[in-house]
Amino acid sequence: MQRARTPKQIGSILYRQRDLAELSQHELGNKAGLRQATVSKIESGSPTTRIQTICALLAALDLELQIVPRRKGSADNIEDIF
Amino acid sequence: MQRARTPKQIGSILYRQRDLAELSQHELGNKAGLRQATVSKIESGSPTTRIQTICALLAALDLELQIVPRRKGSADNIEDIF
DNA sequence: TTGATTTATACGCACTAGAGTATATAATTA
DNA sequence: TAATTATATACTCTAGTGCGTATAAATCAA
Repeated sequence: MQRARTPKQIGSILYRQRDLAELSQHELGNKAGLRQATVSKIESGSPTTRIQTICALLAALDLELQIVPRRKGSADNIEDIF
Repeated sequence: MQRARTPKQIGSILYRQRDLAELSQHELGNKAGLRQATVSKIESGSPTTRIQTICALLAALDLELQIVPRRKGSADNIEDIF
């Protein structure tokens, strides 16, 4: 339930949450103080995105992080299983 | 319980977890493929750290992220309350 | 069809991560 | 005390951010 281990997974969750909030990338960018282009890149999973930028997006979506023990049985990517 | 909204909070949690795992910054760095100097900077809350680097540390500590709704009543920093 | 909205992508710019390498200081232990 | 270990900090270098600005393609509405 909204767990993430990789930048790609974080991007997917942010995309889903933005969609639920019915915001465009531009609108979300405004709330977070970021360009639309930046939001786009983050949602696609750019691994070099800065943590502060992720935090800004989370705040704009009224979300926060929780750091929890890894759950066994869920691989990072389906490819990693084989 | 291990919630974070800022790079500083993330750094504190990572420090605490490393301590629990009884690893030195150097040992953790080895597991995560990072320099000891890098671990030090992240634990101190550098806001420009890359998300992939945070993910590498979390993996080395057997942790993962969860993205959850913001809990009301908890400010980002104690300073923000006053 | 024309116009508006949304998203992906691009360029130049200033800035900084993290590697590699190294050191100084502090804390721990023999 | 001397030796070891742990952490913070520094330098050069390459790579990539996010801004400002802009555009192309796709979708949708009038």
